[in-house]
Amino acid sequence: MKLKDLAEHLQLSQTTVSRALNGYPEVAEETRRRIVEAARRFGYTPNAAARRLATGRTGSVAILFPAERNLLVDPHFSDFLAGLAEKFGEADMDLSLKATRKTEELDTYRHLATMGRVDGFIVSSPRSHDERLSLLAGLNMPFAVHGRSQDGLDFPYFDIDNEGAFRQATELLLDLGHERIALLNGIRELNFAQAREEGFRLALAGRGLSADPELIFNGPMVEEMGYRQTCHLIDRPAPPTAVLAASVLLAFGAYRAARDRGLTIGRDISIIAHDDGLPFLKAETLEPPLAATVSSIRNGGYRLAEILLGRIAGKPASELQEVAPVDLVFRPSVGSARK
Amino acid sequence: MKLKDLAEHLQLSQTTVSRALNGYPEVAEETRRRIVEAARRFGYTPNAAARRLATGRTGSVAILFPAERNLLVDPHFSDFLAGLAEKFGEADMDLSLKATRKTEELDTYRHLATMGRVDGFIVSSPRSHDERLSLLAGLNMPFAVHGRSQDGLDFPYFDIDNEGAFRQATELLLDLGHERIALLNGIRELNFAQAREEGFRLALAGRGLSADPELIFNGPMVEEMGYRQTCHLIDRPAPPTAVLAASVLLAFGAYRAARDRGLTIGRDISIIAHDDGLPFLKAETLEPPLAATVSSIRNGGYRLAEILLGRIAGKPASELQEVAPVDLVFRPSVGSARK
DNA sequence: TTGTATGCGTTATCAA
DNA sequence: TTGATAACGCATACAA
Repeated sequence: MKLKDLAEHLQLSQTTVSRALNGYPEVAEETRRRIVEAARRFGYTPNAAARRLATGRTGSVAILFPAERNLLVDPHFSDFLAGLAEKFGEADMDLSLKATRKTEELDTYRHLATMGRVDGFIVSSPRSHDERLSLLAGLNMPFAVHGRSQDGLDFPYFDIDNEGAFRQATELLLDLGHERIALLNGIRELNFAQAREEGFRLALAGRGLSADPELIFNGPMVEEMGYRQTCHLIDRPAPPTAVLAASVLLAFGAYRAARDRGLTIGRDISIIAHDDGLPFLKAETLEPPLAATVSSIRNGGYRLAEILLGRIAGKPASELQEVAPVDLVFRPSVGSARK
Repeated sequence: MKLKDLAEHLQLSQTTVSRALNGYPEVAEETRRRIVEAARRFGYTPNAAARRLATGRTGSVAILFPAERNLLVDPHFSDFLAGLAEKFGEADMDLSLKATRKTEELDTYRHLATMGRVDGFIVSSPRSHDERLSLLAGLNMPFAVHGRSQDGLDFPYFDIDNEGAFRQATELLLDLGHERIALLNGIRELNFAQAREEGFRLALAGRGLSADPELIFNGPMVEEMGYRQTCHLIDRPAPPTAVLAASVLLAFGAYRAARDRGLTIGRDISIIAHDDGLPFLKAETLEPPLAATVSSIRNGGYRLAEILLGRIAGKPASELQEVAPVDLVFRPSVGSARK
């Protein structure tokens, strides 16, 4: 059943029927009622392709991810994706998932944009200097970024206060008397990792200390990495008394390392992490409960979807930039530095 | 730039240009050359919505997943998704990810289908009796299933030989003298879990044994579950001498339990699992290396995408049904039963 | 081998 | 408040 059929059945023009169904104001209430009723009765649904062609809007957004380094196995990414899918589902928009080789990534953005296959893009894991952002800005394509960059571009984004979070966490450790503090961080190129390191450094500088490069690690945020790096740290001549981890997964590995080495967490070594709220690995249920700066990455996906929708609806970038504050939750995995 | 502009520039009709670009045979080679060259030079790309409307094909497929139970955190699902995304990307098709509440799931299928927003669906994790399948068959919508059901419907699918795999693995254990064998399985409602249990039972029956219901567990395939269930098993009066796990994640938990209880894996207790080829958790690098039936779930996603594309292209279901055999790889996590 | 004309199912413009 | 009609940009049946 198409619009024409419905209109003929109702003895009305397509125009009127279309207007009634799309909620335009200039339709008599009685008429609208009849139309809506009939549409429901016949199970009429507008054809998506036709509507797209007529309106110029596709009702779909895309997110690209590198095919090689399988980002989908990263629970942070997956959970973020879940947040996106939830909001876009509510808005009845399609979220299209694109695996692309690194070398073809920019071409894929161009391809999808010039074919008019999407209304916008979600960009995740921005690097400090990220060519995707200038490309999309140049293509005049709506996009929204999960995080920020340092390219000086003005674009819609959702980010958390990574610098503030890590400054706070570091200050807590300093207040407890820790001075040799290690940082287990994400991959160096990613902007959020740099922001976190910056927060770490600022806190130290505030006490007249400076970061020891040998206590800073960058790498994938997986358990294995947390384990290996923490073992390495503990085996040093002067091991750190506290570890600050960029993810609960890393902290989980650090817990394993500490246990292996016979250290009591919270007493012999303090551990604190940033908690993205991964549903299967909760900071509060570790043993001992893990102190953390918390912020749900899934919720971040949800909010970023709203932001992209706002952008597509024409809002200016300046109204679509959000930095969520991060709370610090104290738990027994941190204690005062041992003398 | 649109088709019309390009045609005018070339002094040709839209028809000819369209035909040349879409690879129709009835175009003079010389003409085609000119057209292709000009298209490239002007960066012409056909508009997706217009093409959709004209051809009736959307160039997009969807996969739905339950919003509550966040399936995206399941690495099996994510890896499967990666395989899908790879193949659909190659075919330049959009893979649309839909989070939907369980109660609205069937409505969402209907909604997307009647709006003509997709050319087909990927259905994952079928239950033994699954109403999604009959719904989609009734809607006359192409779909392809990751696994099978027991509804007696004829549809395209990709599955692995779950029954055969678990029969083989069980037989191996029996050959090594094990008689009290535990099964750590997935959720009971899912068809693949039933097939695995069936294989397990068949192997036992072949030796005149029957499965002990107290040694069969169903639940989510996560490390925690493997750990808890194996602890429980070991603490029994007559603990099993071997454990058969439906996933390396479960086996990983079983390893932890065995270590906690001071058992040596491969000697005091044998462990074997099905290995979906998750990239971050390899059976061969566990300590000791884990014996397993192997089959890449990511590759399954890739194959299933091909199958759905075949269905959309009009192939009959009977040509699109594939059951991949599963190899058994022997490794030191299994040994002969202790007397 | 090329071109003409029409259809695809909406939404948007303009007039009544 | 409603309706006729023109886009939207492409593909394709039919004609030449």
